[in-house]
Amino acid sequence: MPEIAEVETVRRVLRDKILNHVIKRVEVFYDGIIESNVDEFKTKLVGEKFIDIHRTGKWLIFETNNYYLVSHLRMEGKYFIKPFEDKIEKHEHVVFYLDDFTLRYHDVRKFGVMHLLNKDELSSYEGIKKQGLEVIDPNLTGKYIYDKIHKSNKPIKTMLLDQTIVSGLGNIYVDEVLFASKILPTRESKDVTLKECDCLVKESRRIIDKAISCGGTTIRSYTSSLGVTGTYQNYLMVHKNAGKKCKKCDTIITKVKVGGRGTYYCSKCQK
DNA sequence: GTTGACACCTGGACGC
DNA sequence: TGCGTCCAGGTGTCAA
Repeated sequence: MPEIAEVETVRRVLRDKILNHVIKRVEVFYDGIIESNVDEFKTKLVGEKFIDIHRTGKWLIFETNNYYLVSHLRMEGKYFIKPFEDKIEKHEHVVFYLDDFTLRYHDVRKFGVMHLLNKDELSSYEGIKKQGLEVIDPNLTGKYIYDKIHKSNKPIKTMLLDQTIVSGLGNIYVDEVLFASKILPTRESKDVTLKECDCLVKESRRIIDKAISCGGTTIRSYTSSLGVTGTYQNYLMVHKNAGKKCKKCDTIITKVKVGGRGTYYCSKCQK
């Protein structure tokens, strides 16, 4: 699924391709993707030029002359650049016709969302307003995480997936960060020490930096888009490795459900 | 206030 | 081969 590394990769690639291009027409084939009024969404964007693309957490923010178009890829959302003449594929739900090519939003499971905001509405948009500090934010510290979690009985994995605490981590990287930090994903958050929170921050930064430099992770549920295929899956230590030997100690990797999420860990390396 | 269950949605894997 | 069932998971909502 797209996590921060995948979203950042999409942002960088899209930025090179669509900046300074003007929207001539917008077609929406599945209204559920658009949180705003669909007719307004289609008409307001005509004539707008993409002037920048930002990212906060897992949100992509397309900036045009007069609006912000915020887009969350959720589970399987992707963007493709295609020529006008290419036929609309089954799962392409929103198509932006630019001056000399099309930008298409593709989403098999239709979980993704888009919202068109006036320039002064971005900071008050609920999805973005409640985001916690980004996992790669230099202001993120172990103390910040510790203060947020140390009274909770919830498993530490559940807390790290909570975007209002730390934004950007998803199921894959949380498993990897917890492995690198030697913390069991099922441990109650109140039992995680300040020192371990420092370690979580350090390992999160290391893993996300590496994942971004690899272009993200490409697994079954998140395949390539925009001609970019991430390679971080080659570095995964536990995620999707159930039944295989731990690369550090040869113990068989265990899979359980934590907060309804498939969770992978090494029972010897993680305590 | 906290926690867990469920809905959204579709394709792939798996068992029979 | 074909069918039915389960699983995948980010996020919002609702009930306990």
